Amino acid sequence: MTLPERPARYWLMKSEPDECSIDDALAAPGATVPWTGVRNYQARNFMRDEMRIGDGVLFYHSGCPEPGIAGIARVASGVRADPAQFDPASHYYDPKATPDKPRWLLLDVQAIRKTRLVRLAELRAHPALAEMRVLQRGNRLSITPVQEQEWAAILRDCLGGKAAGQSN
DNA sequence: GCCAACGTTGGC
DNA sequence: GCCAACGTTGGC
Repeated sequence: MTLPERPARYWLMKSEPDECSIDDALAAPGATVPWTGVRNYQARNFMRDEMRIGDGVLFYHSGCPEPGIAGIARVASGVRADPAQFDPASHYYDPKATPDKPRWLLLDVQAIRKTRLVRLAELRAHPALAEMRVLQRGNRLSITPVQEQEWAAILRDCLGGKAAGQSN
């Protein structure tokens, strides 16, 4: 018996390009990277409870001179423990986490293609994106849901309407 | 470097 | 459970 089907959902995932840029992801084996370092419960819960293999991902560069959407990707695995939480040398070490009781999870993200940089100002100026979660005041979540119509508007109006989000 | 905004921690 | 203090995020 397989998991129940559901329509694909869409997400925006922030990455600091100094740590993992869209180019880094595309250069990885299988263009796939483990999304390490999520240390926020709400974002973790999205990965654990709502994200499914095949969901579309807007690959967003943050904490850099030109923040914005830099590529398209897809969710490529379910969750597992993020090994960085157990590594005292890691920036993402969490002394309260143990292999028996991991706190933090990751999943694999597969880059599909690099896009032109769709800058934050451009996203903010688009009427169809007025309610986009990542653009809301004070938002700091590194993973946010994207509505289907927002995804469609970005692909159509910002990325030239080429098909994306499918690996075949 | 600044600062707004939010999440987490921990004393009570 | 409250809430002040502190830490982090992330754009600018």
